[in-house]
Amino acid sequence: MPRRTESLSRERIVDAAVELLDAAGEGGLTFRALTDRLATGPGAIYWHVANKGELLAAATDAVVSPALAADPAGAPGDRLRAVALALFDAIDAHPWVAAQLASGPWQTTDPRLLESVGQQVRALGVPRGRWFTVASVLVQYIVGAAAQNAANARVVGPGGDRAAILGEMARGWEDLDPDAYPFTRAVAGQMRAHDDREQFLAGIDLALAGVAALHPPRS
Amino acid sequence: MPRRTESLSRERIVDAAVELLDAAGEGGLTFRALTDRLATGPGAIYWHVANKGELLAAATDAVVSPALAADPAGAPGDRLRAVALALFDAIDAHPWVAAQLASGPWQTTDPRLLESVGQQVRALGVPRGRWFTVASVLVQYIVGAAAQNAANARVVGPGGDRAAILGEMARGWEDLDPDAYPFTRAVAGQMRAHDDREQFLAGIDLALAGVAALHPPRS
DNA sequence: ACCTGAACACCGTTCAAGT
DNA sequence: ACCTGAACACCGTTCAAGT
Repeated sequence: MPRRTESLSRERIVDAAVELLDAAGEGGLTFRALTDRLATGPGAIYWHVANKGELLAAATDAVVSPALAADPAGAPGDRLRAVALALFDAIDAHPWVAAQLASGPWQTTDPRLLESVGQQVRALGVPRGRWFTVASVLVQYIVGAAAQNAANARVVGPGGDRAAILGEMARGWEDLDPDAYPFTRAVAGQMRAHDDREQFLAGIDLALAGVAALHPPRS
Repeated sequence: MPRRTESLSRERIVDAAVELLDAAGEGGLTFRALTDRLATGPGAIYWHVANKGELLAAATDAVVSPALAADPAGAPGDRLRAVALALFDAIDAHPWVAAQLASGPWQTTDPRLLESVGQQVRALGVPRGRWFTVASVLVQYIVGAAAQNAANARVVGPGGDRAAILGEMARGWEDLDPDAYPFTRAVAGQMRAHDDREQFLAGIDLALAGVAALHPPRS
């Protein structure tokens, strides 16, 4: 059935890798699965790709690049939110990307995310001497929060009942020792009802409020 | 030489796992390496531990728990900084922990970090209805930023010349296309001189400023 | 230049057998 | 109850050989 029509290429290999990762997660990317799907031997793949690490990096880039390509318009704050949400949604659709982004250094891919975020930081009136720090903090929050959200989504699973699992977790929190975990118990109900995307945006808003407070725009 | 004196136990296995991970990173934890060091067979280890995933989780917990055990005194902001720094330093000393924390959901271990952070959020005067959101955002930043920092540290490596590698990366940024990467180029010098720990703290301060701005404490 | 496929070293895990 | 160690299925990677 999987008869080869086009000749092999790095692009076809990377596309197949993304499909395997989407279908079965990190563990789904295997040279055997890849050779099956592409109807070749492992040597053919190694001709186009140095090793599995490079293939994973290329697959990550194939998902992240389009998400960062769009350059939204609007006020700096809104553009920052749009960039962040684009990455959030890309990771949500391809949860395996999270581990790559979070545990490879974000400089690895290339500095596109830093550039996008940084341009908004500049537009927000942050003083020049603080550009790198503020932009880095925002990038780290965006990548880190999106990654941890993907991890939660993986627990629920593709066909899982989100409400049921949140409820189960909330019940676990409510059963904790009241002396050791008063806050967690008090907050279990809010966690049951929370929305991942909204909370991610709340984090961006919190950071933006911090930027405005520390660096009030002179008007 | 590695003669067994004590009998095997889950604790001894977890300790050995932490040592292997510290010595050689994620790839260093192997059942063969473990059996060598403990002078047993794999079956003995499986008697005490369900599988490799559980062992990794237990090793992570063994590192994270002590870091969260100390309950620092002081003003809410200072206590929050202390909790965050304790986790940062633990991850810095055991970089493999980062991948575990960032890509396993933080609820997995248990809600100790949320509890610590949350108690400070409450003390800061955040209104009750926003407790979960604000505390979650802070936890996600702390874990995410610490994890990405560990990834950077892994690039430098244990004996690596940090200044040299930062300089190399900065030079790469300075060579980027001026039209596509104006911000990144402008910021290369700041990145060359930056301090990971300081920048992490700057992120906490930014978040705290955001909390204060969105939820001004009534005095 | 590009591909084939057998082979290698290594991995997590199982399990009948011992004590 | 706790441990042994051979065995199994699977993995990433290599490489002589083909076209």
